[in-house]
Amino acid sequence: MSDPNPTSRRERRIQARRAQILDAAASLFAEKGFHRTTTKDIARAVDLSEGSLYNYFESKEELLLGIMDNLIESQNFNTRLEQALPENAQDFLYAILQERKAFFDKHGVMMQAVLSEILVDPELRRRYYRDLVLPAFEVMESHIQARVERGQVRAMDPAIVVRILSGLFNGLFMLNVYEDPIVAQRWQELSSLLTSILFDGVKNSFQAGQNDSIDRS
Amino acid sequence: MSDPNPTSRRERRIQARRAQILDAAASLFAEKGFHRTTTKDIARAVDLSEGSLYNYFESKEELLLGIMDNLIESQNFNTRLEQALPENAQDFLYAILQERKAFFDKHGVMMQAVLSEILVDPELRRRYYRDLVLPAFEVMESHIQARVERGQVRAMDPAIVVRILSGLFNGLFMLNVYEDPIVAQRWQELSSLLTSILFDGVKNSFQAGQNDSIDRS
Amino acid sequence: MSDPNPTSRRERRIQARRAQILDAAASLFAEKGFHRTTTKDIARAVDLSEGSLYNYFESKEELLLGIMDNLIESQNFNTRLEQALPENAQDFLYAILQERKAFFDKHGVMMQAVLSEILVDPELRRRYYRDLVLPAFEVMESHIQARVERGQVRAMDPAIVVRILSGLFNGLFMLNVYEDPIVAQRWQELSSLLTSILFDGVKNSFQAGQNDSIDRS
Amino acid sequence: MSDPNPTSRRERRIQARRAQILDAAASLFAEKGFHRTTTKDIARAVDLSEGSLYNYFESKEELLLGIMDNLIESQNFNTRLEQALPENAQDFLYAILQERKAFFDKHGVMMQAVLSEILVDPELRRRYYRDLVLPAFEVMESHIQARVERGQVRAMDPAIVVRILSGLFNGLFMLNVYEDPIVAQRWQELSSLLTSILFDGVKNSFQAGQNDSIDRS
DNA sequence: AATGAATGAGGTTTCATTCAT
DNA sequence: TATGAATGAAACCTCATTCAT
Repeated sequence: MSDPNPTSRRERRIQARRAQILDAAASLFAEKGFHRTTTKDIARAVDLSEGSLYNYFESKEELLLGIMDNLIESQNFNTRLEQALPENAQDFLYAILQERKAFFDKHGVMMQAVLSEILVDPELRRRYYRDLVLPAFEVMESHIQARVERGQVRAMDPAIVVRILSGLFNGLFMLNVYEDPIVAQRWQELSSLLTSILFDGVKNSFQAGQNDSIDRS
Repeated sequence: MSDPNPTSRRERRIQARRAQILDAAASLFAEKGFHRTTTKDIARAVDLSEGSLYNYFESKEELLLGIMDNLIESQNFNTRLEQALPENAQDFLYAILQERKAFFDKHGVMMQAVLSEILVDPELRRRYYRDLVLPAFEVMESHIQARVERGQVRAMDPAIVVRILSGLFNGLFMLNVYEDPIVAQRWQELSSLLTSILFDGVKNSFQAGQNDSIDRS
Repeated sequence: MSDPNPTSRRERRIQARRAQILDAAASLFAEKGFHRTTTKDIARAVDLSEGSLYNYFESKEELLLGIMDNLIESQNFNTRLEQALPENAQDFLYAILQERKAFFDKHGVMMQAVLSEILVDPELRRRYYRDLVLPAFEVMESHIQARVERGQVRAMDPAIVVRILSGLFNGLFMLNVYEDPIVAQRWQELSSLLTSILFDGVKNSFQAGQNDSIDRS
Repeated sequence: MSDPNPTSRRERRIQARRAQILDAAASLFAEKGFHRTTTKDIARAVDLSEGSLYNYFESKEELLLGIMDNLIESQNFNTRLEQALPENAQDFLYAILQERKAFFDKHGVMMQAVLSEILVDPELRRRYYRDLVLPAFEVMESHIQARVERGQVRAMDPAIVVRILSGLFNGLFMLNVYEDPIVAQRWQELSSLLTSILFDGVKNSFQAGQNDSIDRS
């Protein structure tokens, strides 16, 4: 009775510990950076001995990879969620922006921890790009392509649009990290204006005489 | 006699060495990260002994600060240059995008080195935000404000527009770091499309029935 | 009823496990050395958990002692066997050499494991010398003494002869460990020549004029 | 004046330190074994900080290799010396045995340190066999071959004789390590008897009736 | 200014052993 | 008896920094 399925229970306990360790590590990495965080710090944070950490992870490096895997999974999860967003393109973008902000708030710590190393570790970067960035691009591209085909937005190269949007999200995340007050406190306004700009442009419709632009077509 | 202004000559030689060390350090930091780069690495790269480095910098940390100062200066320099860009708003944006790409290519190494630490060092981050990000925002804001006032673009909160643009630039830099082929090879197309989107929007002008959007104004 | 002699059966099972563990440990120690072999390695080799090992041995060190005890016992066993060897002295030596090679092949792994530590652990070394080397010397000495008395070999200090023979056996074991091809593949030739040299010497009987040797008698 | 050849003086100081460290390491390795000797032990023995050791050696492992190299060099040196030994074969052997004992007394510590690991480290073993054992065999073989050709000893396969002699030396070293009193205190007697046995055999010349030996020729 | 050996604090990792289950 | 997670001591090694030359 006290032991209905011991293996799976044990397995579950182990997975829980792993998750707990990864969370603690991500927080510390985000706070102080991967290199300034010692295995002792992590051990203390999860109330384990340093040696015991190595029953769960083979190396400190693997903690970072584990965090990255979590990030990839969270991202995939969110991608699936997005299927349920509004059909109307403008509403969709607005919703995505809300979702992004929520994602930052929930997983920003992991992103900080990982991005910091991504910037200076070519191997890790390739992996991140291949396993997280590119897959997201593909989903986004076909989504945009579909909207183009349905005439919801004008004809544009989806590959490029995706880079623009992804760039936006990434960059806004950085501002979020800086704790820029506008990004932190006026996200909804920002979302509205951004949505409006992307759909309608910034052109002042009441003014003529913008025709002196150099033709780059 | 052979030495009309010894102090200044000596001073100049020292400054040149400092610059050389900072460049080497930035490259190494970008390649392997601040923490994985040893003072020995840096010494070797500039053909100095480890000990001699400390005649030019008080600590390794100070190298990072020095790189950041260089970055701030480069950015101020570029900001001044931008005064000379086209009056036409659309052309201006396009030109800025070209300039950004050039900036990445020239100073990307320093940005990588610094951003990586920015992400995980609150003190450094505050400093970066205060000395580089915010000043740039202010210049941009007044610029945008001016364009709004002249009716070149429609009325928008310049503070928010600035975040959007800055986000874009930052995010595109990240994609540049990932060596995303589209960002790397089709920057001009990207610039054109982005300019066009920001000015005219993505709305498909030939289609009606996009009016079912939720009103968020 | 189904258990006529429970203690002894259990006892036997335990002894079997102990033996199995010692064998596995000896193999691993010989392969990688005592210190490079972990208790986990041993546990895996005998399909037990690390903790369970300690139901059979109090410490890793004790495994080494156990192996040494096995070695001592094997050696005693072989010493007893040797009683049955040919009476003819030359044949006896030849037979001993064959037996030695067989011993190396069977127990070489244990010898390697133990000798490696013997060389650098004074305590262990004393024990090995006292419990294995010296007893063997004593048996050999009286054996040689007997042959001398029976006039089968010329008068020599048996104590010294024993060192010479023992040295030979030990040293040939080392060459065996090195996998020297001659020792590995031409043992019988080696035995024959060695027997012949020890009995008849290397002196070239057909040549005179070797009498200029310094007299050391 | 105080600096006639700085580089070479520095170089010499470094080499002296390296040698000093190797000596200390060899002693400790022989006393307690490679693995039980810590880098801290070695540092203490040479009055250096642990970190400074690594200015002279890249790893602890390299210390062992360094000791082995010293051993190889000493052996080569001794091999060259042996050219000067007596022409008379019996005297030659006797002299070699004296030299061997001196070698044990001088380099025994290094041999213990190295042999212990040799026994349980296949890679190291191969290297030792290739760089020290085999070269010595070759010199010995041609030496013996020459004596055979000059008729100083009877016709024998030099390769096998070399194994026998080398085995003897190796094995006597082991007994030396055991501090066997006979080997330690009566080496000259042992040398004499051994020389006599090898040249004249142990056969009791005054006795007939040893012809019942099995023929193995 | 330049050197580079010396330092020592501290980092990651290993591993024999224990003990609650 | 069997298990294997937990431990903690200690090992090897790195590296920013100092300082005598």
